[in-house]
Amino acid sequence: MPYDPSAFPPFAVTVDLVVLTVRDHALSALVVRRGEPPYQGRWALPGGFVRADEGLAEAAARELAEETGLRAQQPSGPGAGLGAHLEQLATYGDPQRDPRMRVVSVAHLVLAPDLPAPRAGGDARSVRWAHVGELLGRTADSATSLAFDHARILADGVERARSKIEYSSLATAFCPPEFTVGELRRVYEAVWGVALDPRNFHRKVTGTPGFLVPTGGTTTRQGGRPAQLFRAGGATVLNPPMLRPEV
Amino acid sequence: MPYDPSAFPPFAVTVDLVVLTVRDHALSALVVRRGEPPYQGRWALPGGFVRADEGLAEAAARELAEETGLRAQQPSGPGAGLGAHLEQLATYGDPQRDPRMRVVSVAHLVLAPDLPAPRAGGDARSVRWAHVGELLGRTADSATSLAFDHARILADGVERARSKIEYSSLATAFCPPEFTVGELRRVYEAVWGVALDPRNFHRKVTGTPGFLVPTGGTTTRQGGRPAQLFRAGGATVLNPPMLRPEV
DNA sequence: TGAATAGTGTCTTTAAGACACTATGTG
DNA sequence: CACATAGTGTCTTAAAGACACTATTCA
Repeated sequence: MPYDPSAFPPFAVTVDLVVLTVRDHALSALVVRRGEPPYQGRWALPGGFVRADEGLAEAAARELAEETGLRAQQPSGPGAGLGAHLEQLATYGDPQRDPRMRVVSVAHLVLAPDLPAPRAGGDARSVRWAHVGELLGRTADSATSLAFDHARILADGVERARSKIEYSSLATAFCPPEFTVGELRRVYEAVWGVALDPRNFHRKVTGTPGFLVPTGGTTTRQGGRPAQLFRAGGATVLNPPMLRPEV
Repeated sequence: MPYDPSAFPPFAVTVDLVVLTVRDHALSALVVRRGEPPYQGRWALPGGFVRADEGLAEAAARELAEETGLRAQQPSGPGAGLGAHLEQLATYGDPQRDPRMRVVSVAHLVLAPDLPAPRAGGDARSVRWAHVGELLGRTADSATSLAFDHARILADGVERARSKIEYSSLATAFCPPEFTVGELRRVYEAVWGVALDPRNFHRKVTGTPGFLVPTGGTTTRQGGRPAQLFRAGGATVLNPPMLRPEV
């Protein structure tokens, strides 16, 4: 088959977003309610068409800003500052995944600190945080199960987040700029759904060079003895990794 | 923005393949010579358009068969048997990545045992194995540097393979159906570009339950004392992982 | 005072790193 | 024979698991 650019089947290309955060001790994802068919009234992942002149990560960052006001912090992006972690997740292109036409969706994963209530976009769709446990529960009732193949995409995003905080410092992306060791531990516990030993966890994270940098401040917002505040250090890779306990 | 399926910019969607194998102690990739502009005469990754009615993995498996005759062995595919490991790698969609039009390419990673000489496809393009070290070398001369953004895609695929053999049993995908511990060790050494202690390696792989299953046979094809033959066991995850030595 | 969280230290256990040594084939 | 590769064992070291114990706040 010669490479003939004039004879290709046209596809629609979209980005879908798995936006994760930790709210009240549970891993949660951002979902929007669909206002029109198909799957009208069902919850779905935020997303939209990639424009003709923008890159994939660019489209994902734009959609993220439209839905949440968050500024994406791409690994290599120049705009350093506050914002959420954004990375490509995977691409979904089953011919039947959208009943209307052939759509290939490039899913992206966003890890964000706990935010104020999500703001509805300009199109006034309703938006909310939902615990991933509910969204991925076995009961496939239409009140909670996601539209299209979004349950699969969400599951892949959750699994990516769970495995990536093992060997990277990405768990800090779920934390505010300054946080305590205990707050970071509660992130791991929420994402993995396990309880961790506070003492061994403290030894591990404070003993890993470049992971945490003390800011000098303390806080008592968790109650109990005042805890040191840290910010994320320069290290991105955790070696040896944080071990996820067996279930 | 309402979700209007009639107003989307059309994209071409392709699959590109990073096909890796270990040949004469070096990690090698399959490349094809381009017969037409742009980048005429340059080497590129194999790939092609996704058809209107096929899925992404399906398209990748079809292209792989066309280029090499290999049957893909997808993680969840029903067609168990001999074949190469196939998984999605990442998607590349920079607006400028193809000078002719807007192309989004879903790259796939294939890990294959050392094969007989690749067969040219029906279109008689020339095909060869090249050491990834040469393809990714710093010298950007057009004799070796790849067309389009394929050097970046190849680098991402190599990095995926290097990290994935740490915590999975995927290194066996580079081996024939029956292999020795020494042959498996040479796979790790070629992919990582390091030397491993044969004795500690032997202890590690034979001590990991489900990684290797002895077949009872022995071989002397590597010279020296006859070595036991193994095949890949059912385990897919290595816990604890195989540790990649620091450089 | 009691409850909660923060932080340090100690002992045990797992598994990797660095070897010595033996086994069994080929030229 | 020399030499190559295969395979086992031993000692040391790094780091996780399982705790005990102290520190500092608030109600």
